[in-house]
Amino acid sequence: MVSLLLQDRAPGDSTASCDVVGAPEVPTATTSRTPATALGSRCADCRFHAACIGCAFRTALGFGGEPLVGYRRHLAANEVLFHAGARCTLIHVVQAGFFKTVVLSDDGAEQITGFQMPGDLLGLDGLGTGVHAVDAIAITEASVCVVSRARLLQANGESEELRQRLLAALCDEIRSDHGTMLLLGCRSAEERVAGFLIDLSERLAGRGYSACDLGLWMTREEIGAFLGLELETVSRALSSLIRHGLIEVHRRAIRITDMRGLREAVAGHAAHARHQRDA
Amino acid sequence: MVSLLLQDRAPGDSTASCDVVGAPEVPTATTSRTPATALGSRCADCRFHAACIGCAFRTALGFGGEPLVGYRRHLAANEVLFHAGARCTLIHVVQAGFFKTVVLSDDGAEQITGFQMPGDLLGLDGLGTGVHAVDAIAITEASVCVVSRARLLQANGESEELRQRLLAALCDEIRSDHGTMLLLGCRSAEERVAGFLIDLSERLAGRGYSACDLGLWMTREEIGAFLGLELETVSRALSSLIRHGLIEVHRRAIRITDMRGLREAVAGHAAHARHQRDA
DNA sequence: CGAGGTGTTGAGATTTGTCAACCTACGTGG
DNA sequence: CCACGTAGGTTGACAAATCTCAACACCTCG
Repeated sequence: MVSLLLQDRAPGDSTASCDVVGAPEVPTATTSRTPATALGSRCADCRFHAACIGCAFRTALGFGGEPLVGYRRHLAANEVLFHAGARCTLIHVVQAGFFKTVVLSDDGAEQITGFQMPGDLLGLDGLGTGVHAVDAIAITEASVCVVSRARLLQANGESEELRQRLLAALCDEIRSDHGTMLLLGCRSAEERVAGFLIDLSERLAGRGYSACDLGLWMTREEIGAFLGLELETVSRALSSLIRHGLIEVHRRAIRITDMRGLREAVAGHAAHARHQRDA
Repeated sequence: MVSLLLQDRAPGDSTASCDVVGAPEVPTATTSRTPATALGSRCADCRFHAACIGCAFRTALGFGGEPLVGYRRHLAANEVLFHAGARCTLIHVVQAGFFKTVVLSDDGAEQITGFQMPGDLLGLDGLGTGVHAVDAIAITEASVCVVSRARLLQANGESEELRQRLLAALCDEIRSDHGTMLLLGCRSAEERVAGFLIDLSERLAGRGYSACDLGLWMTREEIGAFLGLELETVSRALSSLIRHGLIEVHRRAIRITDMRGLREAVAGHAAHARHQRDA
């Protein structure tokens, strides 16, 4: 599963560590960078080329062929991309691997606000103020394409298409958050887990992956921190979905065997009752 | 309380019903409009003039002195401003009164995603796609300043300052949603209600109202629909906060008598324990 | 004065959290 | 190569929080 998602990474990438402009935000021994000049052909090969807000504008803008993306950064699992409160000078596009974004309260409570997969933007919430509002942490080995915030803002003034895309990305984030709030506020534990799987499935399908065979790159604890549940409750909910014949689970791999049933499990008894009534 | 918040409304406004350009989205008998020409001096008098994304740009932009705001619309309590799924052609700035935004799921579950007060923007989530993602409903008598979406997008291309403001507004929305997710995912009922009151207090204070004397313009049921609680639980939580001497409640009016204690009530025992340890 | 909307409180049912035991997979070091 | 430790996952039993249902109080409005 992981190798599938990392397929865009050329072998040996993680050993190429020639730094380019821009100080690393969180320098670590495991971090490495690929310079922009080497990215030229790579960007064109990237499966997200057309969708990528950083790559697609290299010709559209008056940057003399320079892409918005400055360089590509590789991260080990559990490595921090940026911390909440840190200055936001860079915007990232996930190129491979998975991330989580986390808000931490004063008293140590920890809420995961989202999981990001290849093609997703990271750090948009810091675009306005220039200060990050969340921690972003790689939950698998991962790589991101790095865009300077200042450059993105400049380009935002120059390209109508980029403005539309940026606006769309921000609105998507808001919509997605509203969907999560619906899960958190209105759903039982089992419904939340079912909804989480459906959402994951749809997002993966939208990126060309299988809609039924999902890897779960996050632990039960992380799923719980996203859904407002304890890890034991997540585990029980998954077991219940298995018993109902909706999914199969093998450690971190999940297969959705009854998509329709799983969708009904999200809406819960209300939808089930209505379905029976309408039939 | 309500009269305080409606103080910007000149007497008789709700009877002035001279329509201007742009078909009403949801025409009702109680809706009335004030034409842009009559708004000129009114906008300058508005207490949110400097902050208003629609008013402040009348001179900055090359619109020949025309303000972005087209007209002002008045709504009765419980009147719908726009529905989810409807085309988003207008963006609104709350000028007086209070609103709620609601996401509805297929099966009838209803999650309030936010309460909007004077100075807040409404409908930003539809800016990208041109389709509203939430219902917006006035919870008191209210008035909004109306900006054409197309015009706002056009101005977004022309004014660097507007771009910054719009970006800031969108990022604020995302941050605020993340804060709500933290409440929903990590807090007990009493902590959620305390956090809700603190947030309300801060937002009101930021707009020049009292931080301690709040009107609650929403019902217990609406507070519950926002916090993921039943109305009885909200009522019990409020009673508990009263018993602890943190607030006083008189129907819809709330006075915060111990702001520090209320803040500690949000973080819960963890913060309390830490506070004792540090002391 | 009555009706209906709103808010409070109580009692019992249900869901979820908490604590504990146990299991498996995996990596490490002898 | 195997023993061991550790992290992650599952399940059970009980405790705690919240929901549900019900009764009642209060206020507004006609």
